[in-house]
Amino acid sequence: MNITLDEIARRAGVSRSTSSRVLNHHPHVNPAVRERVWQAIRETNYQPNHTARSLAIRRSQVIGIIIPQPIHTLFADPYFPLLIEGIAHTCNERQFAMMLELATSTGNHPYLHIGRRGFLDGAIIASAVEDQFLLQWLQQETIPVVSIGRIISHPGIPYVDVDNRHGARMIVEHLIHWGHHRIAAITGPMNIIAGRERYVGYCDALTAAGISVQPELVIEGNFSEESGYIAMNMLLRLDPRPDAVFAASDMMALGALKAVRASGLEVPDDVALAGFDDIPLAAAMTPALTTVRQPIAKLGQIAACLLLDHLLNPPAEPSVQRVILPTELVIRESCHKQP
Amino acid sequence: MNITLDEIARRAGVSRSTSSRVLNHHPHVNPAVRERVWQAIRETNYQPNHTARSLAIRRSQVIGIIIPQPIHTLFADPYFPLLIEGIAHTCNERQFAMMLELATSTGNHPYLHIGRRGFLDGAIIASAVEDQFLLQWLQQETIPVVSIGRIISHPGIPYVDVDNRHGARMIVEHLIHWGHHRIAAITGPMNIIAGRERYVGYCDALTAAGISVQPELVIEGNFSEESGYIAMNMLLRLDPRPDAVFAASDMMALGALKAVRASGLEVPDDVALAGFDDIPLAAAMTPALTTVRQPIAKLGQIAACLLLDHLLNPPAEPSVQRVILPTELVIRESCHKQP
DNA sequence: TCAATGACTGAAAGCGCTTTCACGGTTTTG
DNA sequence: CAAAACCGTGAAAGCGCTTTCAGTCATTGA
Repeated sequence: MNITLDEIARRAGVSRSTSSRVLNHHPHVNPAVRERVWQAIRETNYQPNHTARSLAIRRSQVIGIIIPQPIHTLFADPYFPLLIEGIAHTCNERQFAMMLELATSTGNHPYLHIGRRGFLDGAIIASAVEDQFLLQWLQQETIPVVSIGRIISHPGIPYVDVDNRHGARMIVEHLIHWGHHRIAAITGPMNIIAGRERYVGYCDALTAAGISVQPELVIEGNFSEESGYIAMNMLLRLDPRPDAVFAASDMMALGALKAVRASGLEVPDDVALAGFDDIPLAAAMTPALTTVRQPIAKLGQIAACLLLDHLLNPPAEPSVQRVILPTELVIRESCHKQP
Repeated sequence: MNITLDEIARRAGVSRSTSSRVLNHHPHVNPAVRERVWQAIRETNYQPNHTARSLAIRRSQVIGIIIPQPIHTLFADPYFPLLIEGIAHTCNERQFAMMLELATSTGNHPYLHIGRRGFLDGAIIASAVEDQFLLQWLQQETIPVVSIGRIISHPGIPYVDVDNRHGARMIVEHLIHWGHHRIAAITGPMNIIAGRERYVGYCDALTAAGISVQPELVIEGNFSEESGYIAMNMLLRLDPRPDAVFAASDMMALGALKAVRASGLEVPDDVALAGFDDIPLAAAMTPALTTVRQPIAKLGQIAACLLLDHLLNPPAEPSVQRVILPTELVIRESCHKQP
């Protein structure tokens, strides 16, 4: 049916071994022979069977991208497209392919596939939360793995992450710079590391400015718009009211903005508002949201580099690579009165 | 190194054939033997080698998702996450895995991978535009393919699409219903089918209402915010001004909104504004955008069903499946003065 | 001039699985 | 009670490729 290497060999009048050598650019093949084989390959439009090759060389040239939670629902932004674009960039360069392992709402979880040996050479985990399945799988899996974001419980896993802490600190300092004192925080979930780190950055900034962190000004959200709305309502009931709010995600900032409006106040005149993530929506809001941008595509790109480097030449002595990427303050209109 | 089926067979004291039969739930295996084999499998935590299996059965149980253009950049919305979630839903159900084939800005294009025979059982194309590579690849590829959105030049390819035309018609009728007469359109690119269809739906609505389509009220954009801004500025210069604008994408509607604001006018008081897509931003805008929602996840889900059905039992006589999914009008605040 | 080296090639042994075939032993059927 | 059907099993032949090994020539060095 499909044309095989044997057929190529037959047509070129050589053995299969030689054809294989030509295909893989081995040296020590007679140029004339080489040309005959290429000729046959072109004539027949032959494509090597990747599966057979994988079996023989015991590598698949495929890595997995594991997205355990349906977080695409959580972040209503192009986080994953960008991340994957970054990973793809590196993969394309090195002739690797990407397998997508996605948990869906059916409860089916992706580690099932991964287990099938020989399928994946390595994997990138893009999980925000350390759920039970993830940990369990990490425990027993044998392929190299790198994670987007640190996995607390497994310090041995290489990761690349964004400097959430410093990003949060920067934006809160920006708030302080504009004269705000009573600065509240709507944090992310504390079981997500990004949530915790951004909170810590908030504390850093306050402490550095000699402002004490007041528990009643800190409310835990879950990154969603709704949780931002609810948290902001609680904050508005405080007396005195906070004069600025740092929301640990742009979606929560949006919810907060709506709550402010609903109570007849305005941003930034009555309360300043800062977000985190720089989703497209942030620029589109009125007022445009001051926020922190993360280099998402770069995150993916570097994670893939780490993984592929490891696969292509496994290090002699084991060493855990860690990369922290800087974040960037994006100043728009929501933190201070316009001149 | 890794444990193989032979090892299982040895441990269970049977032949490899029998172990294979147990693994694949064949009937006609002595229950006692069956149990011994499972026992060995559990003990050793054996995982069959997927590559070897694929080679033997000549199927990989993997489908490709082909995203030729870097359109994730174009649509700043969670279109692909949702689409892929839908596809994943179906794939998980039927034990298939998804390979992601993404073109990146490097110019590397994804069809390279696909060609490697035996790698993919089938593919879903999620391409908005019919570029040269796509067509060329379709020409020579032999695996079953289904497309998200119709491919004009290849009527033989099964597809699932959203009823762009009817969606556009509905929303323009909504505009008419609220008393608007001079209704402009900012269309998508005419070389993209969704762009054309939405334009046709706009014409349908006008014609049905006895309003003639006026060329100066129709401006071609490219779905981006910027193009919406530019188009709206042109529209505002018209005399008399249109009293309503249908933008063929929410991003263009956003651009249009900014243009309206910039010229000191307001939506919907001075001009009504309607979008298309219902990206998260649409609900977050002020005023919240009236738009058309497409069942994106469902789109992916059904595309995958079509493909997998075809793979699992190939139809005797060839027939091209076509599915058109309905769109939904989402009425918010941008088309009429609030009561 | 002869041994040693090196270039080129094919046979054959895998990679880890599935599946056909054949065979002995049990049941069923006419 | 013989023939037919069926069950349960292992040997062996693939699936389409890579790679080792050994062998043939043609070169080179001493």
